[in-house]
Amino acid sequence: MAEAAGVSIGTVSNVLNGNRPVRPETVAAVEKAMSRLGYVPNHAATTLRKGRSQIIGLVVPDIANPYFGEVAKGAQEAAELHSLSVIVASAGTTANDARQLLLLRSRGVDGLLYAGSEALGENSLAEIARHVPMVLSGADSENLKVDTVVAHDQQGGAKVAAHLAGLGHRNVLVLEGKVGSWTSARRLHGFHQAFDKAGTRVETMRGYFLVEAAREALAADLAKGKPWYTAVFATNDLMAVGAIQALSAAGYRVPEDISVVGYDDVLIASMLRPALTTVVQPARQLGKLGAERLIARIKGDRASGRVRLVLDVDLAVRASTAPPRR
Amino acid sequence: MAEAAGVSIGTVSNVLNGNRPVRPETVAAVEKAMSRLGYVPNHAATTLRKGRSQIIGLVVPDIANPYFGEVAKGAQEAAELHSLSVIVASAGTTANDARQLLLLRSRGVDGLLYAGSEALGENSLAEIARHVPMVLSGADSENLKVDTVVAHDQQGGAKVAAHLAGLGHRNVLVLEGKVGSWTSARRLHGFHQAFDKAGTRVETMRGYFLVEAAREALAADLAKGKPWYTAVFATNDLMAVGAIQALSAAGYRVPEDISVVGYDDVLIASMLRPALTTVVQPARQLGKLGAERLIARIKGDRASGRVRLVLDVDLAVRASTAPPRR
DNA sequence: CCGGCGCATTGAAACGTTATGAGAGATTGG
DNA sequence: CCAATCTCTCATAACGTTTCAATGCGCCGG
Repeated sequence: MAEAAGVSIGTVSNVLNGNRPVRPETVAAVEKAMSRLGYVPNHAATTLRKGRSQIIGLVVPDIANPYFGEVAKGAQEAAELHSLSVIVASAGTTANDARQLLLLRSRGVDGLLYAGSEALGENSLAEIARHVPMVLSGADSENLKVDTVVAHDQQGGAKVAAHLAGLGHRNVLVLEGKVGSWTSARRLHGFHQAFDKAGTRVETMRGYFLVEAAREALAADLAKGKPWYTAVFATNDLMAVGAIQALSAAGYRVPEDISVVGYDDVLIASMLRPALTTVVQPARQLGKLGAERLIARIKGDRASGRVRLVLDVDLAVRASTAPPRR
Repeated sequence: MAEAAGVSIGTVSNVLNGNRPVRPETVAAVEKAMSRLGYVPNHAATTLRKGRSQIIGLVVPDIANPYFGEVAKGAQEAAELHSLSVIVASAGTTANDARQLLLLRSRGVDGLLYAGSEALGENSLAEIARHVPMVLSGADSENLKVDTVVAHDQQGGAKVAAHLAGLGHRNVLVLEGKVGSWTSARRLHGFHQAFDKAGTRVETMRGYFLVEAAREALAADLAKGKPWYTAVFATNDLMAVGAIQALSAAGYRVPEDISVVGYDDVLIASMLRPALTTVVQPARQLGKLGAERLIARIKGDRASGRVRLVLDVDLAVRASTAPPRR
């Protein structure tokens, strides 16, 4: 290509990168040749030479899940500002997470953003983090010495508690998602801390994290007789949907008879009738801030110790909650 | 790294690629050294040398949109089978599409999968397709000489028509999405072809493609008096949601009084009460088959002419449709 | 008129891999 | 026992950039 413009390849490089001054006429000649030939620099060669690929890898459990779509979008927004590209790897299964991370590493990414499950062995993560900058987005780890961006799950639980208590509820049924998930454990911990006091009653049903299972579990419970609770708190929106369906089917009105609160604020939450009161997960922010942290590390911030960013969450109060019946 | 194993770098290459036979003991030694050092091959160097990056680029308008999340997932599934990675570029705006495509090209992708808007100028696409294999997924183009994988929109419209006609409906209100979109035009064309006959009445309201706008437009219409139609066909699910909300608010029951049909089968469709009858878009298949076509092209299928794959769509009959009131 | 200086450009080395011709032993057939 | 063959390994040239020392050239001050 260089020859087409009548200059040396080094000069072309200077035109492209501006590392050395180039005479305006020369610049013009080079640019003309470039556009004439439809030339684009070979990224692989640049990467090889510079040792940086300008690509960051993002590992998510499932890119088809809207939540992770948001995370990916946030990460991309941040990356774009620094002219980086994002390779998204959708793991599928947890076991696959490690493989995907490794694959990305061999692809020569400059850094890794991990938004996967907390269940992945910390050893594998640590091993990889030794070789390439890594940041956790949405996941969390006590032991891993890695920057982390997470939502304030406890706060979310606490806000739900405050809202329900403020409306006058004292008896709440909790539907807990995936058992063993630290995330939902933190949410519940926050809830209990803020809600439990003399004269209140809270009980938890565990293990239901999709619409159908939650619907059937609650329906079974309702079949036993008049419920003791005036509100249901589901640790994710899908379970809340199931709960509303079960309650309606059993003849209870939401929110007049029983209030329902969800968690996540997935797209559907605001479209339901009644629109769902729920905690807004800052998914896009999680991705964006995670990527920014990662980029800071890549750009050589070895100074600061482990950074742990905790994002505040908000409660979107909609139509599915109301004061309890007297 | 090679030295650590006591062999030449060429031998390491042979161990990795199996291009030449290597003595078992040598293989063992190399592998031992590799794992001891945590060595991974430098992808950039491989790409530079081989001239193939093992990466395909996917351009979508918005990765946070669940539909495109599905497309991305399908593409990844296909890519993984051939040990390719996918870089997902989320354009944001149509104007950005071309820029993203260019960016990906300079990243040295082996091929491009374009799932973007049909509105992007065909010239820019053609220009890029001249340099790197490209396939259209979900988009379509009459003039562009490029492989294409699309859903059979006409068929979808026709299936809706057949379903409603079969139930006995003869008067249908259509809510048309984004005006000027070829996609919704094809859907409507299919609908009319199959539905229109003596004694039927179909009218179209245009320009509403989100929940709120559809809800308000329909509410305004209902306020005028008893509706002349017994069914509403929305060319996407979000408008269908809005329609159901407007109908309920106005005191009409779905489906007893008025039936509603959507299009797309987004996640929410099955969670609504009543669950929405809608056309299932094979989003994941679109991504998967598009990627497969692209990979075939990359692997050197220059033989066949332009391939155009049209995927059948299905109607998911749920609870939002019923025979009209007599 | 000449030495020195600054500017624009060049040439060559290096990045880590793959492909390939050639070499070193070991094995076989005559 | 030697030549031919086979098996494995090595050394080296690319791939397309960036980097940097070196070069050429015009211009200034002395």
